[in-house]
Amino acid sequence: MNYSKQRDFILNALRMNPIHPTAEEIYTLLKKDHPKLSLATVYRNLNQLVQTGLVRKITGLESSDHFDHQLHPHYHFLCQSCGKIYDVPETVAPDVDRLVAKSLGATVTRHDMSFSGVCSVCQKRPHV
Amino acid sequence: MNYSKQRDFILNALRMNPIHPTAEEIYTLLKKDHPKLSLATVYRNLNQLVQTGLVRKITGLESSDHFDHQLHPHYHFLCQSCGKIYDVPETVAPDVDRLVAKSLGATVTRHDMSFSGVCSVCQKRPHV
DNA sequence: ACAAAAACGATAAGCATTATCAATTTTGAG
DNA sequence: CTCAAAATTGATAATGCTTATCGTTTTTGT
Repeated sequence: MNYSKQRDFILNALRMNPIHPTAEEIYTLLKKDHPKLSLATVYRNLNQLVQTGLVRKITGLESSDHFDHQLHPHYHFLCQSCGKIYDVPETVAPDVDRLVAKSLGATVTRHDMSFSGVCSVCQKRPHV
Repeated sequence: MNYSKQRDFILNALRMNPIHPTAEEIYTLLKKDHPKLSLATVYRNLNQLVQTGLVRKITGLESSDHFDHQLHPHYHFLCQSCGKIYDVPETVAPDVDRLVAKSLGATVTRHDMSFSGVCSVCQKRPHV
């Protein structure tokens, strides 16, 4: 894998932004300073970063995938009111893989979990 | 909601088949006996059945959604070797919603979880 | 400095799903 | 039973997100 300016921008954008953006959001964000950037390049590089383990892909929250530069295992919560995505500590479901393995007699290599509801901020203001 | 022959076929197909089929699979299955059936009708009716609570949609396992006639809460495990989908009891992650609610101060209305790995059957035979 | 390999931008294609719409089916009141 | 309103259908176009293609540009190592 060679160096690329664009991949640098993208990884930096992810690290600067705590919002778990989509490919499209990163594209729009970077387009300001780099008008020639292509959406395909964003997707391409995000996939490469995921493959090399520098970035995590968040699937199943919405129709679009989101991306996360935080690598330690954790889950996500989508607020249905404001659309913000919050981090959820992995400790909420300890040992799930082992329990499923035991229950099915299978080898469990992966699990995904995501939550949704109304976040604490949105709960305090009646309707948004 | 009016009665419809097609919706009946579809719900029956789901109840007869324990394989958690996709819309496409239901379509192919029913096409034999009902050659005029349209894929759009399958999608339309599955969505209606999900909305009325007679069927559950399984998202996040694969690129296509799967459908399940079992209504009680449970999770799913996808075998990466044979593609089969197994049911996982909900007891593997007790209280997650409450724990997340506590952790974030949010109201949690929904969570999804899915597993993948190699099932017990596939583990016994070297390579498939 | 330069050729091979990698990455780019622009855009077409792919895949799953939803929307559109004229024709058919279902329903319920008369 | 009849008939018009409402719902549903089949066929297909459109959508949304993502990946593939391809000629051009950038990066890399000798």
